[in-house]
Amino acid sequence: MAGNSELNKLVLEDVRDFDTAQIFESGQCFRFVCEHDGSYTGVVRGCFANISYNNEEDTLTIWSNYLNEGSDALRLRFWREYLDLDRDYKEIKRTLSDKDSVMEKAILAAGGLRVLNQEPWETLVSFIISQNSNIPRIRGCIEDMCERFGEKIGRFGDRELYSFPAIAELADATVDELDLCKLGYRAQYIAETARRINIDGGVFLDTADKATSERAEEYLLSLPGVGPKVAHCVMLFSMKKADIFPVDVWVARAMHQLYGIPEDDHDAMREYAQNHFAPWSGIAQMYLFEYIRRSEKTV
DNA sequence: TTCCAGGTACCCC
DNA sequence: GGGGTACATGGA
Repeated sequence: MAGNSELNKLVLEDVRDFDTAQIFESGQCFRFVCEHDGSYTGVVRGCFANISYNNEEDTLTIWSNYLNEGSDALRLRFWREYLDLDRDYKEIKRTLSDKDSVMEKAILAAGGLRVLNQEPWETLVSFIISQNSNIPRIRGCIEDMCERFGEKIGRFGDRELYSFPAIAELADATVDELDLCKLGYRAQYIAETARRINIDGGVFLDTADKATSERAEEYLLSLPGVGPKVAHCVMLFSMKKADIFPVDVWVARAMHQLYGIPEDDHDAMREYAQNHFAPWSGIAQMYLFEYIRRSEKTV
């Protein structure tokens, strides 16, 4: 993207197994949008960035604002962490490809996927919104919510960028105010969950990557509007639980059609996958999700 | 018009 | 504890 003197530029070398479109359109995050040049712009922990990948030179270029003050070394660490660059996907893909031919094909189709390390609070609210909805509408609701309840943090091109609302902002909002974002029946889930989490300021959420999966799951399931699917997505996408296998309608379709597991038996699907693809079943789930969606689009 | 979308809560047996 | 059903909204 064109240089902007207020922005900081980082260039990361030797980045492989990386595809911006696959990563940001995978449905794991909802706030990155594609620019005309194929780069992606979004907001992470109150910091906005434009990210582009050059697959001939294996370089990643990140233009970001200065909200997270600090040295280039700190910014580097911040983005490497978020983009999961310190995980060896080549090795993971090799391991998973050896499991069966379905997974091998899925990885060939979507080998540039990575699990982002997102902020738990944002991920939780996003996936409560996601239930019984579709990705374009989820994006719209979240963007609307950020404009109404977040803070304006800058501008990139002709795009105004807003932070994701703080816990207290949503905890203080009424259901009617939240419903302005067209959340439908999910508005009261968000309101109640926000109030519940605001009690400890989100301390548990932010330390859940250190907690066991059992403890994290138990906590998440205690929140209104959070069932197994939402809990598992939050664990995988924001709590470093790479072995968790969320089952949604798409993954269920894949597990039924490609692995022959009964259509409605989500528990059996999860159990099979978490054994068969261990310890990377969560990452396997992302390949499958992308693979089945893509195959149905091109039919 | 009807169906479906990264499901969950609630009621009933 | 398993099995149905309502729930808001918008796009196909």
